[in-house]
Amino acid sequence: MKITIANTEQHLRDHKIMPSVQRIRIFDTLLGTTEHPTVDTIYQTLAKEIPTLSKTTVYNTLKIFQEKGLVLVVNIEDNETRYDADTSFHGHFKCQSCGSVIDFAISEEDKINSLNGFQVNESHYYLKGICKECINKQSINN
Amino acid sequence: MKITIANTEQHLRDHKIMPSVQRIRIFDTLLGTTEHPTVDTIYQTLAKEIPTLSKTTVYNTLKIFQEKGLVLVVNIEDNETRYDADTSFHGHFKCQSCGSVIDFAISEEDKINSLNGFQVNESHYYLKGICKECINKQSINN
DNA sequence: ATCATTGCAAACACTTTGCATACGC
DNA sequence: GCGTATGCAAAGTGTTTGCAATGAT
Repeated sequence: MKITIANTEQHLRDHKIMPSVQRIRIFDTLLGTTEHPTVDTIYQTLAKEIPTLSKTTVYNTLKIFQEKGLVLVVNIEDNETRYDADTSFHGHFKCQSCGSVIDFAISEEDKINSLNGFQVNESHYYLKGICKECINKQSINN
Repeated sequence: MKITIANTEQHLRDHKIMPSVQRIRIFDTLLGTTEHPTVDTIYQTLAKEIPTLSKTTVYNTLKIFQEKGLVLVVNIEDNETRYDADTSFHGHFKCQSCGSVIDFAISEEDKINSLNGFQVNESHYYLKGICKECINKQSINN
């Protein structure tokens, strides 16, 4: 889902993060997409407008965002770490055909908040399968 | 949860996997533990009894098991790929203090099987927090 | 004899670290 | 001017690949 933040600079300040150009643009890139990009995707996207950008900075910045709770890590696949600026409770669906990762809504009632004496801090729901578009493509090809 | 398989050799044959010593022992190692080991943990465990064992073989074998549906990959953390011989529907809890990964039961009704036209093949539920043991330890220290 | 499995070594990809430079207040 | 952020290069880690040796039928 696409999230709206009125003022990224202020938003970063509110979370005690110095709003450098790199950090603002990295956060805005995450806000402006629904595809849960990887470090490399973010880097490739921004390298065009910030030619001096280093991948290290993208790594550092996302780590800070994560620590301050501005972004969530999406661990749906073992060989790709994706990031999501939508920190509200929702699920992720990965299409095994086209590879895209799509958000889906989960009602707050279905969220597991307690577990026999354990303290639950994060809940992640991941589904894998074939998305609607790929199902349609398959039926055309057959 | 600990799973019981009467005869690993036959079990592998049933899934069209040649039951080599390495494969049998790797599968039995997964069956004999509840800690969702990584490739390295499995390798370290078995290297004692099979000194010639190669990590490549552990990788290859787990990939085959995964493809044939004998094991599930647990992607709860971005920097560690864990494996689970229990392929039944259940959730995983990772303790952010001691690092252990613990199974928990989810009722079959809570499983998401359909999603507006998408074909769902796998459901993964991951929680993170502090386990009971670590909560107790903390209260002793304070 | 043939085909599959194993395991070493090298290659690879992703991520982190060390450190000098540049920037912001 | 001082403290932080950046970005290059190097190191580190986990995983895959190529290939020769070994093992099973």
